[in-house]
Amino acid sequence: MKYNEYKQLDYAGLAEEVRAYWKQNRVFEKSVETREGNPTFVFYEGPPSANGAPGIHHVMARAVKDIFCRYKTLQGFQVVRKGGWDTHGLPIELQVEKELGIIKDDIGKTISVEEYNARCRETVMRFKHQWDDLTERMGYWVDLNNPYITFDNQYIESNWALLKKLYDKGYLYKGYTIQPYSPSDGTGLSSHELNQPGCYKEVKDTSIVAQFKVTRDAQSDFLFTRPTGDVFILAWTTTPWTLPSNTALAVGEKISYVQINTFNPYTHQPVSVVLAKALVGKYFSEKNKDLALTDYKPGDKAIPYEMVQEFTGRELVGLRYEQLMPYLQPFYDADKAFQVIAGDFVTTEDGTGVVHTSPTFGADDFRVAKQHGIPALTVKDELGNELPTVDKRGKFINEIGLRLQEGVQKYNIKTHKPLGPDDFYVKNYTNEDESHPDYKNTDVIISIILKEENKAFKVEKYEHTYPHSWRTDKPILYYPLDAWFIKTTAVKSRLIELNKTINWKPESTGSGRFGNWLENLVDWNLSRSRYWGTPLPIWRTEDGDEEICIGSVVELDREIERSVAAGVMTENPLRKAGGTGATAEASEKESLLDKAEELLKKAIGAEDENAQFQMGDFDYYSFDLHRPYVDNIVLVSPSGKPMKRETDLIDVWFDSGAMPYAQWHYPFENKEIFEQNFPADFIAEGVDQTRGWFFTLHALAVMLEDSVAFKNVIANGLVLDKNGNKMSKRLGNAIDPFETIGRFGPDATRWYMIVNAPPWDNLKFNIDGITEIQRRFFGTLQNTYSFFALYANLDGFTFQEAEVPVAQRTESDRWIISRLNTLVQEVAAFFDDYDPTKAARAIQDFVTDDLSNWYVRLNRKRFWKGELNQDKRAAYQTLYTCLETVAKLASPIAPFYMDRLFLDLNRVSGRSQAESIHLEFFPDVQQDLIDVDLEQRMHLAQTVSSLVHSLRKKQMIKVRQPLSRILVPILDEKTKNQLQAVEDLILSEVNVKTLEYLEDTTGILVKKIKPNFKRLGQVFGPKLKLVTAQIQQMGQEDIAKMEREGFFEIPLGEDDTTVLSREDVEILSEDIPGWLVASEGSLTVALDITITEDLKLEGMARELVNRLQNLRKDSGLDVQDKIRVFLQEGQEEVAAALRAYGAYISEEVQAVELKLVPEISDATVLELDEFNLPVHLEVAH
RNA sequence: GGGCUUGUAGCUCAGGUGGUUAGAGCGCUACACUGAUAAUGUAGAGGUCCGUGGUUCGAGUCCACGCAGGCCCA
Repeated sequence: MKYNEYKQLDYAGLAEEVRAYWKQNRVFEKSVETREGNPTFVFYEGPPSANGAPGIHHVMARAVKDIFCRYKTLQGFQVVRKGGWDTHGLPIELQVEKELGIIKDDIGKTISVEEYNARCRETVMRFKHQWDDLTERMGYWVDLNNPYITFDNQYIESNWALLKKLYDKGYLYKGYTIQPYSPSDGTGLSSHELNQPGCYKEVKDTSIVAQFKVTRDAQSDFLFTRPTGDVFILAWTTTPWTLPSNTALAVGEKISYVQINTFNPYTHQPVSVVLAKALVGKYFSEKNKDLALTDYKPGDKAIPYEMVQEFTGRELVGLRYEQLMPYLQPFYDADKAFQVIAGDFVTTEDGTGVVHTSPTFGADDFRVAKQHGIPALTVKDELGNELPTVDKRGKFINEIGLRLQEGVQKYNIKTHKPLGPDDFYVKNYTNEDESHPDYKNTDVIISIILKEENKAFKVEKYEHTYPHSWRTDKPILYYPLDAWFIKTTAVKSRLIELNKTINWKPESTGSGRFGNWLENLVDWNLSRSRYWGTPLPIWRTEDGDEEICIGSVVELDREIERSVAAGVMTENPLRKAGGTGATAEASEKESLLDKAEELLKKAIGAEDENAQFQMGDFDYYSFDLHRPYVDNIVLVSPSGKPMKRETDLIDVWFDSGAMPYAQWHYPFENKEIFEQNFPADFIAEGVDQTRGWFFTLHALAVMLEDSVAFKNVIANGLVLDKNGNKMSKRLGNAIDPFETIGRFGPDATRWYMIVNAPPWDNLKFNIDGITEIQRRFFGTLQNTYSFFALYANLDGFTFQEAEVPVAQRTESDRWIISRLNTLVQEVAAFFDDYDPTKAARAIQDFVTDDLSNWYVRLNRKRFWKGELNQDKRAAYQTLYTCLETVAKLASPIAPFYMDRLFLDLNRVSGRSQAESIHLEFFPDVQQDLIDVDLEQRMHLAQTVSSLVHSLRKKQMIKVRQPLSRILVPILDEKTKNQLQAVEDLILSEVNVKTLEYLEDTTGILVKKIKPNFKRLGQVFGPKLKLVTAQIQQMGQEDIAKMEREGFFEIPLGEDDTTVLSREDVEILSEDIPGWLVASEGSLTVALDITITEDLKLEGMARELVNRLQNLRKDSGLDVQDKIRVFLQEGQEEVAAALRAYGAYISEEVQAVELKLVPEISDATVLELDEFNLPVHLEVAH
């Protein structure tokens, strides 16, 4: 049996062949099966969405996942990899809407929800085959045959079970969140709708800088040192209608603020105001700076001011102030209201650097208020529901309207019509005639009242862009809308605590991005008002007094039965074939009628009359838990009232965060499997998932299991184009993964992506980089293999014999084996640390530098010369072991190529029973074979050789010309011993006869002395410069004295001295007078370049060998062919060389005859340096 | 605006705990070598280590403030 030899390797074709081999031999399946019973390594696949084509970045992300799963398999772990699909969500809905040319509003009107969802279901898997294809082509091993699918009824049922568990724990509640809302059409708007062209309009609104009166207490006392009048904090708003519901003021902690004494421009009363220092110029004119406060008379145009003090926002945090418009009081947490808090969104771009906060009408406001426990200003309706101060039509509630009406009367405000308490719309939603001379909108009325009451510091028109409804063109409001939340804040500290146990790669994503997110956690808003998603399983009575959270299909069935019995529903759709929208597969399935019959029998047979439907009794394909079917189900409350489902869908991130449970239809089935596969040992996704999947996995695991969901995580970066720009189809810089893999094969593509940058850095993807990897790494490795295969085949080396004991192998064999074991150790450590890049780099450096460029180069002759003796066998065995081990180490990253390499080797040797490298085991480190000294001295040999090469180069003496000796000055005994051990290697590598050591007793070495800065710096500190100068002044004699005596005294300053010890300096030899020297670090090499007559002849012999070898090759001779050689007489040099080295030449070129002849027919002319030589060469038979 | 992250040769990247002459590969130039040859060796050119301050005897490395790119969030 022969080792496969390849003329030219087609990497992409090779991968396809290996892929077919894997498929045929079920290698992936076996890689899991053969590990049955072993410890498991749990991996979770973050589900991709198949509604778009996969991109090159998916190759990157999936390569990372694949590498560690394969690595752990090699280590003997069983790694079950269940694939999955993310199938719900807005992107799919938007895509369908785009394709159908409809908008969300049309759903339920021009298209039924049923049709719409059917369309989504169909769209979502549109690119599945492309994904599957890429998965296989790139060699990502994941179980595609039994994936979890998030729209599956069983998956949804699992979600429901989890939701119910959260509900029962009190973690699921209905609250509100601030969203864009259009009173003119009575509906919320999505951010997508808000981004429609024309929605943002340029409008002029009334803006107010309001004065919030500071309450004097211990903390605020520093503001009352010398104020004139009351102390106020100035806060700016462009929505004065939100002022009655103000409950806090936000400042920036790091922003500088000032206190200024001045006069209110409307009431002319003395006031002392606080605002951001950077914005003083906006309200106070520089030219009034010098006016005296005492000179001010009410009505003066120029208002004097005086800066009292400056401080940071941090000092304001916690201050209390009086409610600006005390019309209503918060009915909970009232003691927390009306204080200054820190807000990270506060800027000094405009306004006063203080932001008026109204938790019911601003998203930021809502968030910071929540974080600081500030209450919102709301009222309770007759049912006890919390309502904001503005109703859903955009009008102030009666309580506020009455007070505004009072204000209008009290301050004699002229309006275009008499205003009742029900007339205060916050925007013009009633189409009032704005051109009426006395028309005043609510904002204006509020500003007049505030001016009168000495609460407004500045009122002006402000032009800005403001969003409007795309239907009615009326302004929208940011308004609290109902939503269901998961109370993640309840477990915040536990989330943070457990996060600290997760190994994040990179660490900063875990502690920084993710950690900060947890620190600023708000409750998880689950609600989505869409159609294609997991429905929220909560049914409620209209008054909200009674509700039920459904946790399973069985439970739903039971409740429907109750509802049917109560006459609320007429039939149970779950028990009717096709009742709730049977999917296509359903018709092919067993009819539920049969099922029902069976159940009936069961029920009759059962003793328990109340025998219930049980899990497993349902045909999950005969109904559909999606909208609209689930909305048609009306349940009945304990008190007999109908309960309708809350129409919300849940956030799709819940779907994916639930995958550890729902992928197994847990808790309904597979309890054991779930328990064995939770939590994950490892997951990997893009860093953009930090607040997505990483968070939802973590949150659900902590809330449901009080555990992490994953122990190790790689958050990988983006794949950018070669210029560092984001790839996009629009820009045309997107890379097609199929094309790339088709051209370069998956191995080089994967290797490039991994070796080039750590996964968590962004990758600048450059096709040229793959070419380079292919040439440099795969090409070199393949060359090495080819070299091995060529000679192993000639010699019939099959590695059947016993291994030559390592101790009996050559220095270079033992060296490469030592390096190999060091490599195994390093690679394992890097993989264990989830750092594939360092692993790949280590392997690559080993292959190109150590194995190919040093070991093989140095040992070529051993492979092609002579019989298959023990030395040759040792060489083959060594190289074989290196190749096989490298294949194993690299197989997680380049799975196809390495398997082929392994199989090509193993096919002949049969050393392994495994059908594939991926069924093999990761090599053990053989510590006893690692010889650090040996590695060091080989490094020394490489350095010396390099120095000699460089000297030859300078003298233009070719390597083929032998030289007589190298001289190395020896400064310490160890170096000498090290060098002696590798002497032969060096001499043959650089073609020199002897290596001599120059012990420094003669004094002919010129030495150099350098301070040991690290040591001296610690001792002398600031005086180091003096010491350095003194050391540099030391002459050859001083250095010799120091070496002799071990210390040296130097002057230090005026009349101080210090004694330097041998360790304080570094002494190296720099030059040998009269020799050609080169040095690197502390190593110096001198070369004797005298070419004697004999050396010259030997050089000539080598020249002849070289030319004849070339001729053999050019003539197309086989390596083992014997030849006869005839040379033209006439060159004395040639004749002399032949006399002296004829035997050597004959052996090298495998000549059975080599002689000079007077006449040559059929001659080829060899070109030598100084003459041409006609020769004739023929094969000897 | 906030959080995180990156910035070192034309390109891609290394540069524990500070130590004085900042490296590798590719690319470029020149030369050499040639039973691995679409390989290899040697040498050369190529650097305000993003900027500005600071700490220190000494900063690519530590600190502060910026600038530019990226991601996420507002």
